[in-house]
Amino acid sequence: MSVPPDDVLRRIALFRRLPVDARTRIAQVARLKTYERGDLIFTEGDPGDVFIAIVTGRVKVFKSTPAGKEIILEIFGAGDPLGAVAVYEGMPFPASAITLEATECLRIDQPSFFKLLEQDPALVRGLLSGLTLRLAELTRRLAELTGARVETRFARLFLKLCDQIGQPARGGVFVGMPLSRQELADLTGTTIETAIRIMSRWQKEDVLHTEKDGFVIIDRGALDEASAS
Amino acid sequence: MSVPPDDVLRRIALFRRLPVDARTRIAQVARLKTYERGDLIFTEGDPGDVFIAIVTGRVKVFKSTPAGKEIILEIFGAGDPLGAVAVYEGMPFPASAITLEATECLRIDQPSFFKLLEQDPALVRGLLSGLTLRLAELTRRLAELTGARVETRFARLFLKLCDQIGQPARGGVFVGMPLSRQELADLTGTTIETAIRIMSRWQKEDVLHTEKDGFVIIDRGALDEASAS
DNA sequence: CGCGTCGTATGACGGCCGTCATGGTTCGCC
DNA sequence: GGCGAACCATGACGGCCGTCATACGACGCG
Repeated sequence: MSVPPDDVLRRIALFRRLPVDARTRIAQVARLKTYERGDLIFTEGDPGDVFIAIVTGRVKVFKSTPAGKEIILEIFGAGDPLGAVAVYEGMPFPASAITLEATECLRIDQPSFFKLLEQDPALVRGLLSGLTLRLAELTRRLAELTGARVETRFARLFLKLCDQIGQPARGGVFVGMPLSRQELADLTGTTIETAIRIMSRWQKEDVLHTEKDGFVIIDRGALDEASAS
Repeated sequence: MSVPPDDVLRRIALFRRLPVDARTRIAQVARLKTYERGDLIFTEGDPGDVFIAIVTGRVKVFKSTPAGKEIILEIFGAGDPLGAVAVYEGMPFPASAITLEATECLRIDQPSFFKLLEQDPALVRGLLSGLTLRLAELTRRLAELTGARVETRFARLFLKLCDQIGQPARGGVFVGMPLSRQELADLTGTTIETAIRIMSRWQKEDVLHTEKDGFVIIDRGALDEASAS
């Protein structure tokens, strides 16, 4: 744990637009913490008594289903807030968070966070719109997950990744997000075998190639078609 | 449309704890609107430029899947806020809302709502915790919907209803919420035929009886068992 | 090298459930 | 009563996909 300099705070989307003196107040109560790949940041049911934001790295937020499987709710990256959902009302976290790679997080304990909120209405507005966006996103995922074939869900997942972080390279569009077959399955709410089957077929049909550091989408048209049906 | 008296405002959970003068400020900008059963209150994609709360009646919030089916996100009753998700950032509504019965709603347009928020920090806190709760609920539903058998989802749905609004009567626990087979299907993300099949079987096996004004849960143990597997 | 672990891959089998088709019942309305 | 519109009900069929079993390559480790 260490005290964050101002340029680190400016990397958090929520804090970026605040005036400088507000960020210095934040710096006084925030602490940096580093995690290795695979570290648990918090677990479903933990008391939500801390606000967390990602400075560098990638974090997977997931929830266990009653049947014991796990489903990935979202994958967050640098600048995203993490504990905003629960820090209010001291609610327990509704899901767990685990790092996908070495990650640096900024942490503010609940009392300090509340004080900051009182001092800065812009922070509250930022939180509100963040929650709103996340709610809309979850709503969308809920509608997508139900009643569609697994292949359709896979196509939509990759189309979303393609549009969000894809960049032209290697004879197609490169998505620099390495995900295991298991993680793909958890993102789409299916089993690892089905995930492997679909990815193998797409590999053969030159729709999508798996590489060490991500995926290359070669035939976007095929994905568009699969996402429609 | 008419101006709401104070006792109506007190029926909205968000406003109940506010001081009287805050509610009189609200009364000056709020308007009452009545709907018949089956009226659309807003539609997915509409500009979210209004805050709505339910005074009396019941409202179904649903979203259409890409395949054209619809899935029910939640059923709201008296006291619940409706447009809170979207009124921030003027985002379009992520879902649609339709009345299940004759319903009375309170409406506040966006500029007035923002003014109220500025004047009353307690309102902002209330909104934040409301959003947080809804987010947790959606997260839970997402985990429940994926990878579980339909019968399991049905069991969990009725157990939830039973605990929330059930009351001992008619030889079991009575849930006073009439829902069509189609609506049950939309709540669990399945088709109307499967919904009918499950309900028919439970009717025969004396697990659950459908009545004109709701359901009577007779064998709760059977539901517990079905919800586990 | 031998071994265990992890991720990937492939096949067989079976059941849940989505789809289609048909028909009954209730209710409002002319 | 006649009619149409919802809603509820039931059966047949088929395919997706979850489950189980097996196998293979990569990698770390003693």
